[in-house]
Amino acid sequence: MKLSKREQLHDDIRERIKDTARTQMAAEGTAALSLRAIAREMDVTAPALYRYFPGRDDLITALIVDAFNGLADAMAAAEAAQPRDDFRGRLLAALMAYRAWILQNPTDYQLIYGNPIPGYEGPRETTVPASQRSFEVIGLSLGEALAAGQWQPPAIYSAIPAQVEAHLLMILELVGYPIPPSVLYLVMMIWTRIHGLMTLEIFDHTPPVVGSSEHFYQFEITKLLDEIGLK
Amino acid sequence: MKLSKREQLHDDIRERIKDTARTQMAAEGTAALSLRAIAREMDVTAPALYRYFPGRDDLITALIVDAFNGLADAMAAAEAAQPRDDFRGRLLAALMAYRAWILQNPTDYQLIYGNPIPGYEGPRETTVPASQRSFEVIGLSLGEALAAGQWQPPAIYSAIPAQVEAHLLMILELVGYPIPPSVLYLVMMIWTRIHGLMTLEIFDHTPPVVGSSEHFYQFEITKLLDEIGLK
DNA sequence: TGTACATCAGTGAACGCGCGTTCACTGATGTAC
DNA sequence: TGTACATCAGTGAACGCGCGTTCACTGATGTAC
Repeated sequence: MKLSKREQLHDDIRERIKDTARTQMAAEGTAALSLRAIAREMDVTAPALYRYFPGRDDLITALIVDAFNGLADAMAAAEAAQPRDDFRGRLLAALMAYRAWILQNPTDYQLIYGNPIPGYEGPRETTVPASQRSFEVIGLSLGEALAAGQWQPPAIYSAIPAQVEAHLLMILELVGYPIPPSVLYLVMMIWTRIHGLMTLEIFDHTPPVVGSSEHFYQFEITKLLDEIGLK
Repeated sequence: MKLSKREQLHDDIRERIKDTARTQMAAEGTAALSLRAIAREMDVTAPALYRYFPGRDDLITALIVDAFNGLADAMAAAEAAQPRDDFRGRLLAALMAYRAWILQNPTDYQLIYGNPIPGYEGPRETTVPASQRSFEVIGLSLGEALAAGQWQPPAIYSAIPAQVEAHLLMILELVGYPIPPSVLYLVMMIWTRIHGLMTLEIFDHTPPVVGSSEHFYQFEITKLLDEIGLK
């Protein structure tokens, strides 16, 4: 479907507004996002922005969805660029892309995984599906490795706590992913690992101690892949 | 040193102000903290608060210092309650206390490790020392285990990346802790693990999937202690 | 190809709101004699 | 033990500021003939 000149321009300006919002959040913090400040920066009056977003909360929602998708796209693209039968390489690429994207877009990361913005209540049905895509990349490539008989979760993950296993099974049934609970468990575990590493990195808690956060991350990821038993 | 009745009362009200601030942050988010709202809640006019804090930023600083100390105290107390020669038990107790404190004080945790509050710039010389106390609990008990000949870091931690090792050594020299770089590395690694687990838990990202966050955390911590080689 | 008009991007004034902070003040209270 | 006074907690008005959002409007521009 083709956009008219006017629609095209409209979309472009929507993008410019979001970019300005991101710049502003990067400078002042996610909670300081303000329509008036964006308008000021764009040399336009504040009411003009209402041509593009119904209100402040809709702008925030758009930024959140963009952020989830940006992160997922980056991970998916990196994973897809690896040879299909190199399962360790595929997961490694995804996890490296995760770090790279966060370093390039720290504000977006704070927006989706940091403290909520006061007064903002997002529409769950819009944001939740976008948020899950990143983990599908990890879960599905592990699932393929398993299906290909190239890999198995280490024995200990067959001994996860009963309550947890039961809940994972329920979720898997609900969502319909063709993976066993042990693999979903691993996905959640991987998530907590990389999330901890990156949150402490972007808020500058670990870098002053470890010096090279890149080497720190790589070393931790390597150990993680070994631990999981990916060859 | 004894406090006069007036000084005593002054201190009590300072505490009440901080408690009200914590309640407010819990309800509206850390970034929504406001002197006027606190005053309103306390049935007092806003200027009255200036008898107790020179300004909004000083109140925030006080809350931050309290939070760091609260977390460190909780961990230290739990660790100290274990038999001195049960090194695994000591570390386990500290890590369990870490989770328990965060669940009891999620707002304080967001305040010290989450997104910074727009417009607030804290005095590093006040907050940094308080922030390090939690990790001394971990680092020093591992150090004692090592000194007692009861434990050694697994071999792989002698093979950490050269840049990281060099930096850790520099920090150790600077601060004067009697532990090798491999142990400091483990402290940082443990931190990223528990931080990732707890951040995703309090923001409700993992609980909907794993069901019982308590069992999830315990299982992960058990694996961690095994991995570190603590018996 | 030229023109008339409907569309819609952007303006400027205004609304009601909350914020941190200052200032001169009042009046209760703990303390020193 | 009783009293006089200095101290200081808290008030109320005011400051200048920024916010999101609404409304009636103007004037440029893309589109349909």
